[in-house]
Amino acid sequence: MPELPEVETVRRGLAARLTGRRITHVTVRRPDLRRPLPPDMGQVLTGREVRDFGRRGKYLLVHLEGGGVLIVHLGMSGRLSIDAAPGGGAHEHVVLHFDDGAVLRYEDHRRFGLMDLAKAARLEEHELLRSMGPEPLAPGFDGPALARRLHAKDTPIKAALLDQRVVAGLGNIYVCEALFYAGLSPRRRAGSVQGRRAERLAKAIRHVLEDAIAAGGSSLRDYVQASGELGYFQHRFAVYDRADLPCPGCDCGAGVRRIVQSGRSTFYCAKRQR
DNA sequence: AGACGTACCTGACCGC
DNA sequence: TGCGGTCAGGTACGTC
Repeated sequence: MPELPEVETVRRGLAARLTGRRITHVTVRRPDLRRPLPPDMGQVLTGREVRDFGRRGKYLLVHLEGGGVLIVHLGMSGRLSIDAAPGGGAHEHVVLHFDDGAVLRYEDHRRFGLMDLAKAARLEEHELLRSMGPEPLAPGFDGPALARRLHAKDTPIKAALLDQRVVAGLGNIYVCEALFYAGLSPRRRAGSVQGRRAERLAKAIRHVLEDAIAAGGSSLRDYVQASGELGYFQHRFAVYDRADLPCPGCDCGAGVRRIVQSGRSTFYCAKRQR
């Protein structure tokens, strides 16, 4: 599920419901996610008040009283839901209970997600975060900043944008979408995206992310209430998962093309993306 | 140093 | 109905 917009949607939902709440009990049903949960996680979290929910790329950052931070990554299939009935079955791996009765459930059937603990004062130096590229929605992210990151890169622009060291938070879907709106072929050499092309791409990245967050935001209430749904598939994609269908305003007839790059599906319009 | 393929894990879906 | 193959929103590792 989770690329930057989904994590941001989750962050907002959790912040609205759980900021200032105290964790009273932690249940770990399966500690073996992508890497083992910190053995002392339950002990560290129990009794702590949640001060704030942050995000870095696709990582959710739960800031705790006392300067501790719980880092959460949802992997491919991780979900967080509040106050939902237990529905994850064998895939509900961690449950946090709060002092007002709220229950936060983490489920992840593929177990590609992870959790770790860090200190707020040294968060940027944490191994999971220290190599990450710029936040695409932060003020400093623009054409020149992106161009510098892509400079001299020999790899296709599709692969470069999936690299979290280049830009934080993009995944397969939003890379496809951003390249479409920028009019750039996913096969283009990353290093050739400079100047006005980089400007267009930076704008397109911001546009697709903001748009998706707005769409996620519209389903935020549902998410918080019960269902755990993110409204993810309610989002209308221009090219992603639309092989052989027309892209918006497409007049080329051939429709959206699906290719495979570094083992992953890429969707694009060969006429409008160069 | 950096790029690629592959592995991790489970479920959904499709064709036979 | 059951089986095998393929695919899935992410990342890390080994290998060249």
